[in-house]
Amino acid sequence: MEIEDAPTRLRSKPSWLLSKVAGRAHRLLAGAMVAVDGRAYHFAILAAVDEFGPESQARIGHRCGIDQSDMNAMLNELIAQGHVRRTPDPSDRRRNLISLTARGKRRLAELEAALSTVQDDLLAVLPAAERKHLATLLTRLLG
Amino acid sequence: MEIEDAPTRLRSKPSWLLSKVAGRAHRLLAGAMVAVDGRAYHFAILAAVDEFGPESQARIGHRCGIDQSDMNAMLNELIAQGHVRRTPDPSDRRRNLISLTARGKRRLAELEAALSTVQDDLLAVLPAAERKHLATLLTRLLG
DNA sequence: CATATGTCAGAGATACTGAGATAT
DNA sequence: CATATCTCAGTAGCTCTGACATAT
Repeated sequence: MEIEDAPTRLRSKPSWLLSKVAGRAHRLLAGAMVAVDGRAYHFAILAAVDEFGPESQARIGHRCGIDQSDMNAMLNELIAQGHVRRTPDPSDRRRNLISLTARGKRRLAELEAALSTVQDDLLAVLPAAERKHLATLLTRLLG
Repeated sequence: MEIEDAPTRLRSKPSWLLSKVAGRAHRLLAGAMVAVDGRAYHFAILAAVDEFGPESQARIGHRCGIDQSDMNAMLNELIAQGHVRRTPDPSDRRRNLISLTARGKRRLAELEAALSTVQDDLLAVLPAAERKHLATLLTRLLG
């Protein structure tokens, strides 16, 4: 798909530009994650647990924008890989506390390296100042 | 999901920001399209046929970034609704020429109105100059 | 023979819905 | 009783793959 061949009315819709750029990001991401047998969701969860310490599944899901149903499945995978632990919260027995293992800490670094390469590939055509501006604009749209 | 609650490492990844903003755009878009019983793909196809005149399915698909397999399904819908016609191309009998009906022209205007509202909702927090800059940055990433 | 087009069936990953069990 | 958490099963829309027939 060459963008200059697209109809003007389509090219001028930010929602269309966003979905196409996000699609490219997704393909780069998927390729990088397959290469390390991981998932973008794994990185998000590990990053949250590393930064904020043990929290409930629901809290981590809210932080990362991951549905509770999917959180459960992702955690099953991360636990099977020995990257996090699931332990009952003594202060509220509805909850599980998710905590990072030493192995999970190393896994986080590994996934982050792969993710950083993806960002560079995705933004290759933009100088640093423009990359920052793009991040600022997108962040404001999420605020 | 409150972005300020997300882990720093996640918040700082443009690919993550893109997927979240694109997700919001997608939800707004899906809602708007359901309201008029349409699809984003329908708009793309109608816009292409309106701007460039009758072309083959493959050509329209390349223009809009729509897979041929999906093009076929979308055209079946648009034809059932009387918005486009599918006629054999006399100069190359592998091809179908897709052309817009009078009804399709009106449908295009209807879908465009719905889409324009979505853009405004999506970008509400940004002043006009920033919206333009965002579109420029995204377009360069697709170039 | 190699390539392009259109058609069809189906896979795969993502996001979401609904229901049930348990606990607050 | 109302709400929150976790788990599980299943749905929906989108993207893509593979196969086939037909035409260039």
